[in-house]
Amino acid sequence: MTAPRAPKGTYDLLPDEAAARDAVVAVAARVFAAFGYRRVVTPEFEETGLFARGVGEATDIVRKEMYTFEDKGGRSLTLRPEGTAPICRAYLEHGLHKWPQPVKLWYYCPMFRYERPQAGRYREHYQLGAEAIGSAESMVDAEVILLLAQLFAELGVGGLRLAVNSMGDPACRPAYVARLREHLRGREAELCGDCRERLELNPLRTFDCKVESCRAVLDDAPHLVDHLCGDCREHFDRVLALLRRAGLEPELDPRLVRGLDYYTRTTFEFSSDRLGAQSGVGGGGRYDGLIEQLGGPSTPGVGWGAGLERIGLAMGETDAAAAAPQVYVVSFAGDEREAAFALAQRLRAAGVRTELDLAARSPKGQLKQAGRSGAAWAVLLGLDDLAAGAVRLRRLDGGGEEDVALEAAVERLARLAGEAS
RNA sequence: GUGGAGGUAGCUCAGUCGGUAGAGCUCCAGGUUGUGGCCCUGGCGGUCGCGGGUUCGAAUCCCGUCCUUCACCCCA
Repeated sequence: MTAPRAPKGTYDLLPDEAAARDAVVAVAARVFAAFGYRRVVTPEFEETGLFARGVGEATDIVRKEMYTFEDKGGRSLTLRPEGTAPICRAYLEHGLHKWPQPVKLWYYCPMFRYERPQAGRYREHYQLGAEAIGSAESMVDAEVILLLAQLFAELGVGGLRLAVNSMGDPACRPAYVARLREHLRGREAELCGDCRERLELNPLRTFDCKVESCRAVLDDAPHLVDHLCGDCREHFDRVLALLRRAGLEPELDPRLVRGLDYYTRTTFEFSSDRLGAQSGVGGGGRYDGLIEQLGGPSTPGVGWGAGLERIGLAMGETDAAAAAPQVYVVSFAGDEREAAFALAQRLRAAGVRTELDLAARSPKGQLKQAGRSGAAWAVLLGLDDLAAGAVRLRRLDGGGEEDVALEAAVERLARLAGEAS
């Protein structure tokens, strides 16, 4: 079997599926606009160092999931594995700190991660995302979360729950991490091998572990939310209050430690019970240290990403009906085919959705296609009983015919099609 | 990287105890010396994922391999 296939973890969207995708993105564009977010487009690949520095050397993404390659000039480049670092890079590169803050942006683009595919997980997947950069106000955290909630509501994404947590900031996290590490060291014998590594690299990640014995240790572990500094505590409480006031019911989840190193303070994740094991449909958080980490001035930011494939799964399949042609041009005589072709072009130029046979079908075959295409009208050329220079318009949905001069057909059909729509 | 399940026509699948491959849908044509969706008939379409082994004979049994899929890790 040498026939080429789509690479592992990638997929094609055939027209019906692409139309469904377009419909989702169109809803998103409208919701983003309502919240004052404007779309940005960044490159599909970046310098590898952007992700290594921005996302964190210790993360799975950087350690084992990046599509990294060297170009012919010897540069190390990486296909974008996540959306936030590139946008922060663009914010810095173009001096967006001079715009009114916060700068509110959204994106829709593919992400690339080398992982084993499974339900709702791909090596190339599409994300919709929002970033609000330049304000540390708790209201911004609440706004981006409410934006995502409204998007899900308008799309009909169901079975949702919202988990939130706070990761603290440089004032309180180091002390907490030390405390956690101490707790884990005390019971290291009960931890799995992975967690013993995490203990050294990043103890917070042990909260992700599902191994029974580790969970027992972590159930007794101190939680970061209980050890936040005053500023972080106040920020978190305000975010929660704003969300509740807006009608959301955020569930505190001390275990919600997302796998990207740049998060500070608020983290959140929407999950849906309509998905498989990969139940997260959208999530994000605040990243007040990221831009500084990239070499810029200290600049706060908050945002999220949401997977289009998972949104599709959680919405249920919605079949987007193709826009049927309004007119189908049929030629009954072989020497009328060019006239039919010309007529179709004139109809299209007049804004009428028009199809005609491009496969040399018999007249019967053409009518069959016309019927199946969903067109409301067929234009018949080349019938023996037609007057010279005339064509016949036939209603396909109820019957009924009228003959008109070829020259008048475009105007007549444009009018009929306009009435029908 | 690890584990489970599965690869037969473009799609969805059947194929008995090993005997040399079928159905439905789609597509095309005819039924209707030129008027459609339904219906009827016919046609197109398969190295049974690939390689090796057992056998007189393999889609079927064995081994390997690739791919798909679900799950772990982690994320969208």
